[in-house]
Amino acid sequence: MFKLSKKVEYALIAISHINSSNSECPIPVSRISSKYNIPNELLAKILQTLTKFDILDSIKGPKGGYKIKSKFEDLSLVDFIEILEGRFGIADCMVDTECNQLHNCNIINPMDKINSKIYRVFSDIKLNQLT
Amino acid sequence: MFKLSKKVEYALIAISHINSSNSECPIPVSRISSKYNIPNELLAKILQTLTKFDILDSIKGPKGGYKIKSKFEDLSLVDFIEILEGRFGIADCMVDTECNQLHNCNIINPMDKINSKIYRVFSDIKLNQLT
DNA sequence: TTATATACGATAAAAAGACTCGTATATATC
DNA sequence: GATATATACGAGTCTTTTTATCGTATATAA
Repeated sequence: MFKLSKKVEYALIAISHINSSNSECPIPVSRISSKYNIPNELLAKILQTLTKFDILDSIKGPKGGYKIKSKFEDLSLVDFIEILEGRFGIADCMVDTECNQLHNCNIINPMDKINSKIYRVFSDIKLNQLT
Repeated sequence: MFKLSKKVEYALIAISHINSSNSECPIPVSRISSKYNIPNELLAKILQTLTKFDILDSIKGPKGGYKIKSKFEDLSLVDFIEILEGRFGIADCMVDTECNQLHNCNIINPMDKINSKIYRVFSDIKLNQLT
C-alpha cells in the first residue's frame, strides 16, 4: 500500500543515471539494467515510454541507447509518475472508477484534501532535483 | 499504485460514522457495512484490529457493537495507517526489505526526502479532523 | 434457551504488479 | 551486404498483494 511502483523506481534510477553521465554517447539499456539489477526487458519498455513522451531520446543500432532530452528539465514528479502509471490519486474515486458508496460517502471531503496535499508534494518536486 | 488500501478506507468510513453518531448505543458492524456497501466480515476484522489498539471499544452480544474510545482523539493518520498496514514507506527499502541494489542505488537520498515529506503530510493530519 | 453480537485463524478469489517472450526494425562496423 | 547490437512493441505469464469469505468459538441481552 502506498508504494511507488517498480516502474517508477526503475525509471528514476535510469533517468538519474543517464542524466549524471555527462558523456556524449547514448547509454544502452543493458548498461543500466546490469548495473542496478533491473530486468532488462522491463527497463527497456519503461525507457520506450519515456521516449514516447519526449523525456528521453533513443538512438538505434550498435552504439545506440538513450540520452536525456530537454523536456526533462522542468518536468514535475507527478507528471513523470502519470506518464508511467496513469492519473494520480490516492483512492479510486479520485481517478475515474465508479464508487460503490453512491452519495453516501462520509469521508470524501477529507480524502480529497489529503489527495491534494500529496499531489502537491509530488508536483513541487522537479525531476532535475533528483539528480 | 500509491493508493490507500480498502482496509484503510473502510476503517476511516467506520470511524467517521461511529464518531459522528453521538448516540450512547454501540453501533454494530452490520449497520455500517450495509450503509456503506462494505463486506461485513471484512469490516468486522478491521474493527477488531482497531479495538485491539484501543481506538474502539467493543461490546458483545445483542445490542452490542462498537464505540469510539478516547485514544482516537489525538491519533495521527500515519499511526492509524500503520496499525492497519504495518510500517509506512513509499518504497520497500524504507521499511525493511532487502534492496537488490546493494550500495549502488543512485536515488536513495531523494527517495528518502520524498518519503519524509509524505510521511509528514500523514502525521500532520489527526483522526479527529476527519469527522 | 435463543438470537445477536464480537473474536479470530485459515483459506480462497480477484486484481494488480512484475517480468518474459517473440518478432520487427534500424544502423554501425567489418 | 552480412552480422551484431540496439531499440520498438504487442502478447502473454508468473508472482505477490489485496480483497473477501468461511468456519468455529465466545459473550450476553432478552
